[in-house]
Amino acid sequence: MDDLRASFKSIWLVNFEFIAEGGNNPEVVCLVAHELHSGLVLRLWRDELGLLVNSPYDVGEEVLLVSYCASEVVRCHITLGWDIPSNVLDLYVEFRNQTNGLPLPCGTALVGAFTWYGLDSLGCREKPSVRNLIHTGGPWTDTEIRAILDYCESDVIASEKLLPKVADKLDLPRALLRGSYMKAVAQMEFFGVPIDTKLLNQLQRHWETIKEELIERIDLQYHVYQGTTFKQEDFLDYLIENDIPWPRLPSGQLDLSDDTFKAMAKCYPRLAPLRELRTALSQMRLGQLAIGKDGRNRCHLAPYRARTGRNQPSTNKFIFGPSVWLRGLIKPSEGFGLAYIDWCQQEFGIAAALSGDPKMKEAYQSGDPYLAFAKQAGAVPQDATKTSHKPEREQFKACVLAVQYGMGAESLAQNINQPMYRAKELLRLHRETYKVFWCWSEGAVDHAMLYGKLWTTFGWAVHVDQNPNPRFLQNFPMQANGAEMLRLACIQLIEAGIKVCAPIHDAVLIEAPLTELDEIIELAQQIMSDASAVILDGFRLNTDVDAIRYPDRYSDDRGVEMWETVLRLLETLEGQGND
DNA sequence: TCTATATCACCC
DNA sequence: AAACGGGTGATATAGA
Repeated sequence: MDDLRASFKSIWLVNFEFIAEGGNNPEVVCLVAHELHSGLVLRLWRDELGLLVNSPYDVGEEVLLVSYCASEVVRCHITLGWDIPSNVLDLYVEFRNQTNGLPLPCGTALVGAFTWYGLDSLGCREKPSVRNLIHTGGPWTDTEIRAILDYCESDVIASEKLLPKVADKLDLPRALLRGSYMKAVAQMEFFGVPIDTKLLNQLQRHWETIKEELIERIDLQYHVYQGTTFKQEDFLDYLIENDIPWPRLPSGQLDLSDDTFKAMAKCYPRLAPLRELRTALSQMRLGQLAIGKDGRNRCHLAPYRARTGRNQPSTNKFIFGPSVWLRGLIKPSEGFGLAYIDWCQQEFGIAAALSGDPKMKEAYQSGDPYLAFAKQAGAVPQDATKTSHKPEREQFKACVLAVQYGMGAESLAQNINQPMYRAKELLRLHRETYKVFWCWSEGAVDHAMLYGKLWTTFGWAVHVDQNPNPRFLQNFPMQANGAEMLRLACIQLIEAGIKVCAPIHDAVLIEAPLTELDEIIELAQQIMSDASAVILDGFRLNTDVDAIRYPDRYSDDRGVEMWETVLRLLETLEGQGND
């Protein structure tokens, strides 16, 4: 803690109260900030904040800003038009990193951290009542204003108590890097993803009807739907009437998974339309997307939420959460373009680089690792191509993915619809071709088991419990370093002035004026390549780009069919004007 | 009628 | 005991 104090001219503990609803940016209500060296206290209400051109505290190189969930603080800075702090220490992120993988008795909120470090209760934080008071949106009486400021300050005081505890085990340079990512998160959350709100409104208006129409046409021959819900009981009746035997789960329930449906539809083709209907319906949710008044999708990206350090935004609120066909709603506004840029086979590349396996690296750099693997294993000729040996490539691809997740031969066999011996052979070929990788991977798992901890290049760590899932340990270096790579890229993309709409695990969505789009894509790809080289000690990963230019919309091959079906239905419904 | 659990579907 | 990594969320059914 003394080191930390000595490292900065001033250390500000900061907290805002704000109103954030739907996909809108926060409406700032008040600010409380304490300075550690001087004991200075700031309590500012929103009318006072509105008069400030910049933050009432210095945010330069010699200053540290400390907060629990700093992305929210920084997002308030951006909203107010203030400068973005140079150095950010996020106590939430550091608490997550110090305890990641351990069972937390009280969760990961401020209270949880307090309890974990054995601190006394948080004091006067009548949470629900004051929070409700804030969300009424005012106007507030003088007493209420004091209560809200007190409430806001209680978090600052709590952070002040928490700081020495967190600082105890702090790796400052890396913590500041994580803080930089929280700044990037604030900017991405502020910027958001452009949505075709006109179309979204139409879809929402007709949602129930669209579902009903889809069901009505198909269910005529089955009678297994009541309203829009599939009834197992009715389905059982149908099966009995039609003399169809059906697999059951260990629990005795009918096995209704799509896999089973697929298999059964093969033997009983008349089931196929029902299967398609079930698939379509299961994908239809768009009710809770968080869209701001300006037509942009914004939501909490939940950075460092997953054990691997990945973001974990709500799949309901985030446009990249639901089924891919709904991404057709992503549309740049006039004069703008978007680009979805992702690293090619990121986890395979990371495995190759970190393990130092020469053959794996070579396969990655060939541009088609799956086919290269098949060639290295001697399963296809050297001049084989994606088209000349499609089935082989698919199997070797499935094998690579299986290895990444620690899949066994049985599941792989099922996956590629091949006998066990084929799956076993593929897995054996992987072990034989990539010996160095396997040695490294097993070493990492052993290390985790021995020392109870695993971490990434930049120190995102996970504790290993008494009964760890070995497949998690095996996958962690790839997934967690992938997350590290994405964070670094986001920081640097934004520092280069590129508008980043959203991070998506191994990809980013960026936006630019049409006149500059190509140039900015090139710059972004360079930055992403550099980020991979930093994480992987010089090894570079390639990127793929999908550019979308106004008036086009985002389109994903996997979702085209569903998108078109729904839009056709929508057109007829709009045509009828029955609303 | 409400809640808990199991199961499933989706994303990377 | 199971054996596909990290997740969120919806829904149908069982049980209180």
